[in-house]
Amino acid sequence: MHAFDILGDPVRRRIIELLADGEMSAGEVGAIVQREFGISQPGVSQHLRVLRENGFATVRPQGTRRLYAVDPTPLQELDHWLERYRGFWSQRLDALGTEIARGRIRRQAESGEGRAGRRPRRPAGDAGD
Amino acid sequence: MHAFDILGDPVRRRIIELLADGEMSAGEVGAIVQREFGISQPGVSQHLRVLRENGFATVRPQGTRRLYAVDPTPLQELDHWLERYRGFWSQRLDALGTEIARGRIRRQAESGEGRAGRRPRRPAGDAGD
DNA sequence: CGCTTCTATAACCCCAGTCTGATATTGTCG
DNA sequence: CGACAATATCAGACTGGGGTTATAGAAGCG
Repeated sequence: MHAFDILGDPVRRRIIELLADGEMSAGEVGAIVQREFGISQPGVSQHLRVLRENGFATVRPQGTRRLYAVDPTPLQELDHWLERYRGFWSQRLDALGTEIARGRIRRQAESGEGRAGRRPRRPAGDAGD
Repeated sequence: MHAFDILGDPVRRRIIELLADGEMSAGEVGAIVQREFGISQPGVSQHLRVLRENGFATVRPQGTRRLYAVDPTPLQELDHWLERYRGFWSQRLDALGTEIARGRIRRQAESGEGRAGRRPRRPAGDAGD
């Protein structure tokens, strides 16, 4: 399963969000998620398993509990994939800002490329994924 | 379908990557994707439809062709979702760098308190999604 | 006008992924 | 030890997303 697939599920996204605030036991996560999504305990447990097995979460046993925490590694990969597209909206925003500021706020060294859209096409054959 | 679901499919990710280099006709995209993934023309067309209908791509007819281009809006949303987690890896890298610089990578207690990603837990109930 | 090219839609099939109830596993406590 | 609590796993049912073939629709061309 690809990292984007993992985050495709709303329950898993919610779990990640919960863990973002700090460690939580499976039970605590379960209580919230079961209430919010109306799914069973095994359902939650399975989602936790997916997150575990795909590196989105780490577990630490504490007595009979399992404390889950976010592992940011795969999130970082997604962030890296998105990096390529960041120029698209920042360009647009820059352009907008320039319009508004009327010639002030000169973005230095804007890597002189053309505006959003329309860019030189690269010779095909660079997978990158 | 959630934005993350859209990117969960490798064909769609590839299409987005292709369009990142500039406008391309459905046929051009199709030729590459069909070769790389071994799927049919309608298969590609359906993926283009999904991208279209979910705001990842825009179309512009030109004669009998349809020129597709990236629309970064939903990508920006994903980027925004990830923002919340950006602190995680920058923290870790900072910490790691510091440890190394001091020349003493101290193994943190596995079961103890004070792990890297630790943050104060917020009172539950902020969906944000 | 017919013929060809380019692209999209329709109708259908199939399987990966997610749900559920039942049960196993592991740890704590009296 | 036995009961209880917390969590995971199993086995099966169900669903929808993605694939395919066949076909439709629109634009260019001789």
